[in-house]
Amino acid sequence: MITISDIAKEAGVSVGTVDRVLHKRSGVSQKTAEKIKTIIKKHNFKTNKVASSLALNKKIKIATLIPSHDAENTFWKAPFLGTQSAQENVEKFGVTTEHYNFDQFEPSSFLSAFNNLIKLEPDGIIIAPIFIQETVLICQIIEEKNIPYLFINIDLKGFKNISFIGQNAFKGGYLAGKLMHLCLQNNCSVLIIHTRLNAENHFAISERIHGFNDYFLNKSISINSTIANIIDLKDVEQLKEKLKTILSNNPSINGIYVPSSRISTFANCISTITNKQLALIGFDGTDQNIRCLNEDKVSFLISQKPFEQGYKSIILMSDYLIEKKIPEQKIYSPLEILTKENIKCN
Amino acid sequence: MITISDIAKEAGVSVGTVDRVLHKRSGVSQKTAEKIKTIIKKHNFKTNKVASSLALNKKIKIATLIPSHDAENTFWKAPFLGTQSAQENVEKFGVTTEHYNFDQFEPSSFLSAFNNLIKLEPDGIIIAPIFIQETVLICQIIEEKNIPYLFINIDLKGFKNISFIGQNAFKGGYLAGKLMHLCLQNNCSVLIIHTRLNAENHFAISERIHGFNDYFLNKSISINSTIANIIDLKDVEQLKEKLKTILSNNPSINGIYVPSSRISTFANCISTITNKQLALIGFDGTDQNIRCLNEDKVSFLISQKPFEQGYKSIILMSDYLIEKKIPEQKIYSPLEILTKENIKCN
DNA sequence: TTAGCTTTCGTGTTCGCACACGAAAATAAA
DNA sequence: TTTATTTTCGTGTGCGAACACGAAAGCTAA
Repeated sequence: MITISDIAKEAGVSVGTVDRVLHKRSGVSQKTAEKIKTIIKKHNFKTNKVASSLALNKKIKIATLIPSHDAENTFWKAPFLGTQSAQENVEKFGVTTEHYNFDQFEPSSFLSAFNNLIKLEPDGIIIAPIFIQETVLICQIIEEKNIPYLFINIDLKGFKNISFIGQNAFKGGYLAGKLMHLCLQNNCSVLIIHTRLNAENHFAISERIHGFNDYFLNKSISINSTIANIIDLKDVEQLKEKLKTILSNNPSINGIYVPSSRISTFANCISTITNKQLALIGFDGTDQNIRCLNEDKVSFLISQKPFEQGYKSIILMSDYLIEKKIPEQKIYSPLEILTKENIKCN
Repeated sequence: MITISDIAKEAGVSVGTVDRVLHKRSGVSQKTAEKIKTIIKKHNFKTNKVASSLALNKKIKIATLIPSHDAENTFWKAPFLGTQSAQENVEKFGVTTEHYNFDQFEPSSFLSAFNNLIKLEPDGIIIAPIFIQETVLICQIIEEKNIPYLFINIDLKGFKNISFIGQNAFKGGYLAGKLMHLCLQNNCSVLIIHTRLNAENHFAISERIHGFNDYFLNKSISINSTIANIIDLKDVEQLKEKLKTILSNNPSINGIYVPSSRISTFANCISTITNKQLALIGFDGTDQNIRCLNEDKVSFLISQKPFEQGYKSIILMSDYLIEKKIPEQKIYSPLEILTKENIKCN
């Protein structure tokens, strides 16, 4: 492997001069700079990252601002684990991460977590922008401080985030449509349950409904759909009553589509109130959802590889901070189809 | 971040002594060794990988022995690209890779590629053990030389490979059964096409057929299956004739299952000889297969993330060689379901 | 021609670790 | 006690790159 001093020797200069050219610093005459550049190109020389990061000896701090997870809301566990795993890979290069969590139903917790975060003076921030207005506020502060930030999982428009990592919600819905069609063939009567847990998540969820309907429109397949808005998911008994009413009022329903990550909540209710074989399709491979797949309560889940989202976010940010590598504007996670027969391997 | 010299200072010794303890080298009295060990534990000290790899400055050579790919046989392209991508990540640590390819239908090319490979004196080898007998031969030589090796994609038993990376063929077949059932509902009449390209690949393919049948057995679903052995895939016209004959002799057939990566070959024939809507299910997301998905000639593909297989094989091997990290015996790739609606995102 | 200034470049030190070499201390043999 | 031998440990150098510092060369103006 060729080194800086090899280049220097060949150019008849010292390592310092080569170094100046490599870092585009001033103090090198045009002539020698050109000479060195051609030699670098000729050998396709690249600086040794290991030595470089050792010499720089710089500490980079990346902060994450994502929702906390608990027994009930498990979705954000996987992205968190992903960031941790990535952390282990980049700590060699002097990158440390700090995690700031907030309650995904409480905008004020988002702000207070951010206030703690910003005290750390991080070099880069990874944000799950659950709340639009609050995100506007904090991004103003972040931009003033010239700190790069990227969005994970939720794709808010009109921001100067260096990248977005997450799923294409419309396509996810479209795929859900296909799977539902496959399950029910040409006799689709679907209940779509809109769990508007917080208003800002609305965009992704309505995109998933859009995509779902678009599939049937596109294929000219007739579908009978009923939309239910259910906000309170905590009171199980009440939930059962609601579902029972809906199902008895609409006896033709043979499929349920939940365009959020909470299908398990409904699946567990359904199994106690009817014996009818319903096709249930939802999103995200949370532990509860996977359990429902295993128990045949849910037919398909569409997952977005949340672990990888967390992992990539750290890698992208540290590449950006260390090597100034500009990431792609949007990085879409795959639409992973989960069903009982393939979950154990995924 | 705490360093060796911090530890040394606290223990009242020199860095050399700490270094000896870290590397379990002799020449340290029991007493001081214990003292140093407790201090290391107390601070949860770990050596800085970057500095370490810089100081070691050792060159590790990993060789791969996998089939070549061409316009017709594209499966092995993805694992190859995976190894290349991984190479970029580990070259910082002085790891270089060399690729040796062979003709997957020609055992002798496997041996001659190996003969070239072994001259390199690699520190680790990644093998796609397509040919059993020849693999026995070369692994004897490799083991004599005490070089670690791992198998990719094909899980041969009775070897001392440090790991296997690939798919669980039986489960893949089982999943294919479910998908076929989903497509055809309770009226399954399936043509299973056995493309015995080489005898040794037989195991994985028969496992896939096993798994497929097992699904229907397990669910007590009746299925009418016809098995065809087709060896020559080059003569398209002849192929069409064969298929035409089979289909007209078995007019009930409404699905075709190809437990190899060559479903596109059949899909392209089928579309020219019948207008009947058939459900085609196969394996592996090669370019040709993906094209068939896009053109609605194939319903589902089950992929095994071949890129990741290649990627992981290099990472595992270099972790093993650098850090002596013992990998898991078997690393199963996920059973990825590909269909028209999710390929663009995957 | 020389002092003063700018441009251009080389040297030396640092990052944290690995390891060779040799010195000091401890022990054994005389 | 002295010498020989082993055990135990400290020092110095190098890995490749980054950068501060200062030296040499080139230039301008008196």
